[in-house]
Amino acid sequence: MGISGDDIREDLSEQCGLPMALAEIGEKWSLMILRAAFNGVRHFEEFLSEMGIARNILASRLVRLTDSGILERTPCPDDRRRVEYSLTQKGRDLLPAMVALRQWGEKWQLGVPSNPVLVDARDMQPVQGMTIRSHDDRVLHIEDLCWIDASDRDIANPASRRDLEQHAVAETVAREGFF
Amino acid sequence: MGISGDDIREDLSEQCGLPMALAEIGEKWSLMILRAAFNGVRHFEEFLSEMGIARNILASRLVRLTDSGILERTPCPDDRRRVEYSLTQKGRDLLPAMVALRQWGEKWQLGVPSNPVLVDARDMQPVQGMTIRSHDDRVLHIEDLCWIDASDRDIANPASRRDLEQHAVAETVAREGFF
DNA sequence: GCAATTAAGTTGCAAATTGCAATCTAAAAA
DNA sequence: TTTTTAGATTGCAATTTGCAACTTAATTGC
Repeated sequence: MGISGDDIREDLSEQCGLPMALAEIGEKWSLMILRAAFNGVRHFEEFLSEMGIARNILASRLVRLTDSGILERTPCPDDRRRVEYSLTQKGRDLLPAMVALRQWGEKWQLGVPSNPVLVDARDMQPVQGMTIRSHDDRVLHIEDLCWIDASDRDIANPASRRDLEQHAVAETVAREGFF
Repeated sequence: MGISGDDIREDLSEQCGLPMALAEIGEKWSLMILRAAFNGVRHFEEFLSEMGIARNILASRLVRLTDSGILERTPCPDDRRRVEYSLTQKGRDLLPAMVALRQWGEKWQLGVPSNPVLVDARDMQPVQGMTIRSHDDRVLHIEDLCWIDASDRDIANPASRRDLEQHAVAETVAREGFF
């Protein structure tokens, strides 16, 4: 009647940020709406004309995105018909993921850099390709990575560095997996 | 009868890697399948039991992902019933985007780091949060960024640094947008 | 003040996508 | 030679998406 062992295991396996993220922004149009929001689009009719989305779908997505705190809905004080949708910090925090996706699309589908080009405002040079970095700032490639269990880290944490390494290596051998 | 001016404008506005990327991996389950592939899942029945996906949907997604060169389909030589699906370089290249999404989910939904933890194999320390970097490796935040038109860059490129900056600043003022 | 317009939705219904259960084919195991 | 396994395909139900018309409230033009 309650939660079975399998259910708990299922829940734990979903203790990963990726499925969580997809649950909030994985529907059709959600990321395109956020892209428009990053582009300074703020109003319903403006989203509607900039992208090829249907009215009812846009309305439902805007509700979902504001409900999950990614967009903020503010009625305009000067014109009370209008509503302003703007990115919250949670929404703005999606920029690295969106830039990484865009760069992937540029590299593998477009073949050339997208237009406009994302540049550093200080010197107008294009930003780097998104990379995974170590704590001491080295660029890590897929073969430099491995995954260890959080509880193993917790156990090993106050212990000596040798212990930690032994532990982690054993764990690494055990799972070739990732997320 | 041919392509109208509006069609061309439409096409140019879609000259962005993000819509392109979403066209290939934006459907429901696609990123979850790739996550499983990163986890070492290779076979049909294995995908089926690891995730809660329906057989026909899995079959159709595997076709789409192999057609777009993200997965590779190899019949096993030893057991000719079995088929191995593995990530191509194009597929492995999605890792930064997926890690960025996962970190966003950890920060804003989960509240704690996901398990297992992604670490540098050299010292077993967790990787950094994904950031956007300048060409000279500074971490850039949203307010440090701007977008300039590729053709403007091309024109300004062989010219002096002062020209480039003037040009770019003018462009920046013109558009507050991003992608 | 009153008709026309605008902004942001809502509603009804058609089309496409997803999900489930049963079936199919070829190959391997018992 | 029956049974099992792996990778699908098929038919049908449920959900999601898309389109067009309608609604409501506020603003503008006259």
